[in-house]
Amino acid sequence: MLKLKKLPDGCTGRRQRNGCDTCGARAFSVCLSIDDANLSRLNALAERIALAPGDVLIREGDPASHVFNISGGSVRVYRLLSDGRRQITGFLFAGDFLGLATGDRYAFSAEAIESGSVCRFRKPDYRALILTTPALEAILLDRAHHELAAAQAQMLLLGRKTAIERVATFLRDLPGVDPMRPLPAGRVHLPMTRAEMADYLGLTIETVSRVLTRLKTEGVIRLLSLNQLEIARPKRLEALADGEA
Amino acid sequence: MLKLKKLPDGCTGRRQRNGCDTCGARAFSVCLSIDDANLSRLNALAERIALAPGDVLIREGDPASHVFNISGGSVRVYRLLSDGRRQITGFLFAGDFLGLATGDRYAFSAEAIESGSVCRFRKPDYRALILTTPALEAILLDRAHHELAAAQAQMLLLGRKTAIERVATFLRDLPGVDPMRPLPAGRVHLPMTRAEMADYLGLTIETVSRVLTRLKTEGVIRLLSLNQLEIARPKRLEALADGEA
DNA sequence: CGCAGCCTTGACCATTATCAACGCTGGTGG
DNA sequence: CCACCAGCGTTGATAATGGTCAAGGCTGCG
Repeated sequence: MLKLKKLPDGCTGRRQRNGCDTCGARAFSVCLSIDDANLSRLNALAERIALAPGDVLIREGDPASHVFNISGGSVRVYRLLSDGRRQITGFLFAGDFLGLATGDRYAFSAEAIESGSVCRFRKPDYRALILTTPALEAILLDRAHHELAAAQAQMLLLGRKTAIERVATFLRDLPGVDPMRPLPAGRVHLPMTRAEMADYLGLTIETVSRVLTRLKTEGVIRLLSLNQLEIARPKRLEALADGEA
Repeated sequence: MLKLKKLPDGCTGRRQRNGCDTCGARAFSVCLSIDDANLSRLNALAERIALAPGDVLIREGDPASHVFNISGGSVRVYRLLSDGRRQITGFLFAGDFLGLATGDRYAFSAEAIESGSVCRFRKPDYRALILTTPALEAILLDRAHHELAAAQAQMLLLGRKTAIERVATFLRDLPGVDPMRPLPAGRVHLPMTRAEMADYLGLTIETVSRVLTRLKTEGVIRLLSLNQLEIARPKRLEALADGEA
């Protein structure tokens, strides 16, 4: 089943706090109704694929043959330099699209972090569909613009924020990005490893680890386990994220 | 007159090498023909505005009342932290759009670098237009995806490249971004100051200056004036940009 | 129980930022 | 016409943030 999240105005793409009604998540970001006929036509073309951790969805440089929509789980999207340095450009969750750009080669790689599943469409099917479904195109345009805003926010982080500010921003923005995993307020789930956080934030593993320890020591967060933490002082975290401390 | 550049497949947005036929620039990135009726309807709604250096087009947080299309000159787009740290997220040139994101507030600021001009549309006019012009929507979606790819490349630069690699990448990608300013091959025009280069590359003015001096000393570039330089060893620049040296 | 993989912590180092001085250049006014 | 000034750029000395290298600890799985 294809899922479409409608982004609230002023939100920065995959950063929205809430999920999708029919995805089993919470209010305010509701499934957008393209009409049922089109939706079922769309789903008829979809190939459902289960994902195990580490599964490759897209490899940079491969022919751009498919478009994906994440149904569940989490995915890392990244670019590499020739010597292996990696920049993770985003984490994707249920409802997110992947591989929409034109161009005959993918410009990035994408791999599953957790087990989950995706809908896959062949590019020609996708193109045909979009030509006959202006509503879908409008949704995608809207989403693309929100992703662009999120990308700009990430550039600000990478270009101008300190290590603490980066980690604080990350922890502040992470709650609620996964509509499939509703958590109690202040609770954050980290499906990714420290290495992935580091490659997303433009830091090293060691720096991420040190900053988390420091945030814990200062009572801003509580580490419940490696992949689960609690925000003890949200105001303080917010201030740190915006460089106001 | 509104200008629309068609992006070549596989190109990363505003990085394309060539301009627009009717913009007075070179081949391969040609003006896309949405039909004449729509184009003139579009132009009828446009307000033409002349720009002087430093003129503010958009201020972060202001109501998002307009959409812009650059006719000529260059524009810097940036985000600020509360203490004044600035990240320039992009430079825009003739043909580029500005302010397309939905949301009732702008999430970034934009100012003219050089004198030039823009077409300005009121948001409701733009929305109405797009509803009745699927071709335009398709173009914008395509452009948005290319900008997204460019944004990912910039994240790789900001998160993982060294100072030299950043400057080399910048100099490699800059030729040809301005369709209104065709230059001899290997010649690069820098409309922006060192401070703007620094804020785009996530560096300081001093580091940019030092790196340029070093590239000059090593014979990779020649500085013709503060705003004009020549790439003496393009292969070497390319290698530096991709971190292969 | 033991091992592998991930995480944390510590000591040290390097890249780049910061602070400061000086130089160039273009515009203005004496 | 020349001198001065403001703004921008360069260069140098020093400092600090975050990276690198290394050792040890935890945890979950076989």
